[in-house]
Amino acid sequence: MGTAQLTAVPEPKYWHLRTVLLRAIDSEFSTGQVIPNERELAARFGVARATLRQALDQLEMEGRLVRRRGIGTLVAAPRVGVPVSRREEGWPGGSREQVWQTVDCVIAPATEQLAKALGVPAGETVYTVRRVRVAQGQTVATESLHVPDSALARLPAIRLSGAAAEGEEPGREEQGRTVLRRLERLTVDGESRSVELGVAEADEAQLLQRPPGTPVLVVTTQYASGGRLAALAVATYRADTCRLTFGETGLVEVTPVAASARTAS
Amino acid sequence: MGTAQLTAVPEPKYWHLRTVLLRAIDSEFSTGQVIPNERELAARFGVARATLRQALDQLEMEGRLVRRRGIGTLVAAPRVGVPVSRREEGWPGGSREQVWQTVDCVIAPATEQLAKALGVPAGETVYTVRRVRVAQGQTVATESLHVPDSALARLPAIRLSGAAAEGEEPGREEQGRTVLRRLERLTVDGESRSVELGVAEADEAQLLQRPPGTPVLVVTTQYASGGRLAALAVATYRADTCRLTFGETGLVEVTPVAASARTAS
DNA sequence: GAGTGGTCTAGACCACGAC
DNA sequence: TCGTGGTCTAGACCACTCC
Repeated sequence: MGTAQLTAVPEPKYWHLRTVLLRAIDSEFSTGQVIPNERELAARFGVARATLRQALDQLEMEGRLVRRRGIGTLVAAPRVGVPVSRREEGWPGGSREQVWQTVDCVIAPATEQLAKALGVPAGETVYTVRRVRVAQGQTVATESLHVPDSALARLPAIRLSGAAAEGEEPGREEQGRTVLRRLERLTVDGESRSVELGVAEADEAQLLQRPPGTPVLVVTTQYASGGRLAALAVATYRADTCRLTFGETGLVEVTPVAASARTAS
Repeated sequence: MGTAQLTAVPEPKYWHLRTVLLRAIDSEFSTGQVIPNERELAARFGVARATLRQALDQLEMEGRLVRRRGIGTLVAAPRVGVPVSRREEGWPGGSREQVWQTVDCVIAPATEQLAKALGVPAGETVYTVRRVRVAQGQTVATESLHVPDSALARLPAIRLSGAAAEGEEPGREEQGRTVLRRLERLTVDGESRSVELGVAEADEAQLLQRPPGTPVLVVTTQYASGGRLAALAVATYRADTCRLTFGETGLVEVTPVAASARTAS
């Protein structure tokens, strides 16, 4: 990473800096390596630290850098591909591996907003199961799975096991698993999905081990059963480390594209 | 929007400001309305302008605010849902409406990176068609569709029309349309797709009418034909205004969820 | 020319991790 | 205790839009 002087260009300094830094980390650094600290880089390029940080912000958003307080700035590993399309990935009981882990469950009347999204009357009881998704030893997503009572009511009750069967007070995590077990019996005949950019709220940020305001990919999934909306899942994926993949079952899975393929065009 | 004083809280000022501003624009402002300017807001909340701007940055990334130089900061319209899943949306000739408009076409040997992504030998001729997607009168995406010569070679040649047939030099836009017409004849039997966060490079930014560094959703689609990769499309969607939707054909399309549904949980 | 957001500066202090 | 990134300040000037 040389001591490049910034030539007078019409583009902003921070953008030019980003380009220079990007070229440097591509050619002179490898995954996990720490790059020089912000004060040093700012001095080296002859800019204020705030300007340098603007460039680092971009590269961090692109998933090329990871900044750790007290440690330094590291070259990030390539984003991990996370399958979100196939039904088994999101629906309880479908996946062999344990990709989703139940964290919590709250039972509460639906707020006006939530009721509208679920297509049920406001105030109806809604089970909200909170789950986290772990990939390669790291939490990559959190999810709130909202299930209106009326959807569960169409299912036969199941036997409770363990502590709950013995009349003890079930934990919230245990309650969540019970709801999920009941959902396993529900046949899903359709799912509609959308993806948009958002920022992590306080609770999500904590679960994702990131500061509040971190960019996330918000995946909203509507599960339909018998022509009705049976459940609504809102999942937030870490945008810095995740690449969401939407495969079609039974099709050829071609080789993954390098993250930087688009700069090659 | 009152003159709220910031209480001493463990969370950063800019994050608290975001929450206060979000509540204000939800309750006191409507779409398209201008909110007070940055210097006034900073004074009103007793913070530096840079701190206030951090909060506005968040809200802009969430698609809640739009900032226009020389004009002011406006409350943004809700994000538009953009279908990206169905085959007809991306593949040439499939869609009745003209959602994609050809802009340019370059014919060049594949760079090492691009060749690797396409699964062809480096240096093979690759047609790259540049298109833009227009929704509701606004450019919401740009795309580079890369087609290796070997994929086109498996198709019968088609008659050229208009200027090209008369031996004149075809424009690059015309070349692009010719490639697209040939692609219409190719039967696609599979597509694999991924979505990740990126930033708009200079050329993309210009087409999207946004400054460089703007967050975009990068949709990479691999089209397979006869078990081979026939084309690679890299599309960048404006993250501020777009919500990508992935519908499954033949399924119930349930009501869209409000953009702020996740804050209701 | 007046007003807006966009960029940039040169500092300061804090929170966190390693030693 | 030291070095790191995270936050915040109080200014400055520029680019753009509108009148």
